Amino acid sequence: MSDKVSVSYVNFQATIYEAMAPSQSDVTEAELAVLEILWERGIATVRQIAEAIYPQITSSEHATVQKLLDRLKAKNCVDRDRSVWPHQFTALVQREQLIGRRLEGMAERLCGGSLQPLLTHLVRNTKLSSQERRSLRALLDELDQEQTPTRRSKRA
Amino acid sequence: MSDKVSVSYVNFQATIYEAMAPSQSDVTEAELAVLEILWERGIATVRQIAEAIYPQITSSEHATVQKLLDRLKAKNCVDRDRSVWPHQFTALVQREQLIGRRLEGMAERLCGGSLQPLLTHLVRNTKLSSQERRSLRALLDELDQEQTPTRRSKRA
DNA sequence: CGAGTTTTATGACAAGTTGTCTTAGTTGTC
DNA sequence: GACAACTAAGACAACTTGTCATAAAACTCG
Repeated sequence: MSDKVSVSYVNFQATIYEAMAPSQSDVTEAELAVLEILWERGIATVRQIAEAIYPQITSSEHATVQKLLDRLKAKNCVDRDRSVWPHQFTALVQREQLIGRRLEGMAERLCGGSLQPLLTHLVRNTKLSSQERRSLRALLDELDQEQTPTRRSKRA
Repeated sequence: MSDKVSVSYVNFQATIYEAMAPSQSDVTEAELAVLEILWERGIATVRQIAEAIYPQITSSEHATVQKLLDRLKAKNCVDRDRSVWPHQFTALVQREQLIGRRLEGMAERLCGGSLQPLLTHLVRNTKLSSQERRSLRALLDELDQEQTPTRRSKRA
């Protein structure tokens, strides 16, 4: 039984675009679910997190959460307090930061690195109520203040 | 040689979060590279795209682009004109739409579906020049006009 | 027409990712 | 010291993704 051919595959994956960053450093779905719990509770044990996620925890699910926390740790997204028992976990990355990272990643791939287009898109396509537009303008005013600290005689 | 155990794995993948949409409907990196070319040129053949992407095209690379186009077609992101030969491809999805989709996906997972937080984040954390703030305000004014068409006696 | 080239169609594959699970070792409690 | 809970580490199925091989189809041109 002679086999057909012996293919030798070389040069796999990713020559079509630049060498791309250290692979996948972003938080996955399941990991995010874990992070959500930590954001909610501030601090929690493996068990507490598992209980919050699964209807009922078997040892498997417990281990799953453990593994997810391991990976989050490796990504520097959580901290683990080994001085207590069972270990306590806290989030090292906040939702805001995650949002920021993803927006930047998106800008990187889709807008040549500039966040401006995303902003414009959102203002254009999010149906803003006049209320929301107002508060946005307020925010812009705030920024004006900050960047132009004292506009000479700063009178109220 | 008796093997250790015969594990029977059940219930794989994704019980930690809701059943998630039809898998991965988003455009991948290499696919994006192809789309970029189509955005640039408007219309192109497989060969033209391959030439634009790779320094020199072997039959493999040609086939790769072909495959990417197939997948893009399956995702309804490109159209293929079979009436000419070789077939011509055009983008069915524009960069803007892709941006929109991703922003929505992001809002879905990170902000309970609301785009508002993304917008706020961008306004807060993107260092906007006063120039940019100005044009943003202008954009908001525009939206005001649109949504409040005639404000009763519209006097200049 | 028919040889030769280009194009299309399709299937396969290596690597990597991701959520899950098993197993064994460790630590704590009663 | 036994029993339970916890930790550590590895393995695995299913899937994704960029790449490649191959054969069939379409076209070109002498």
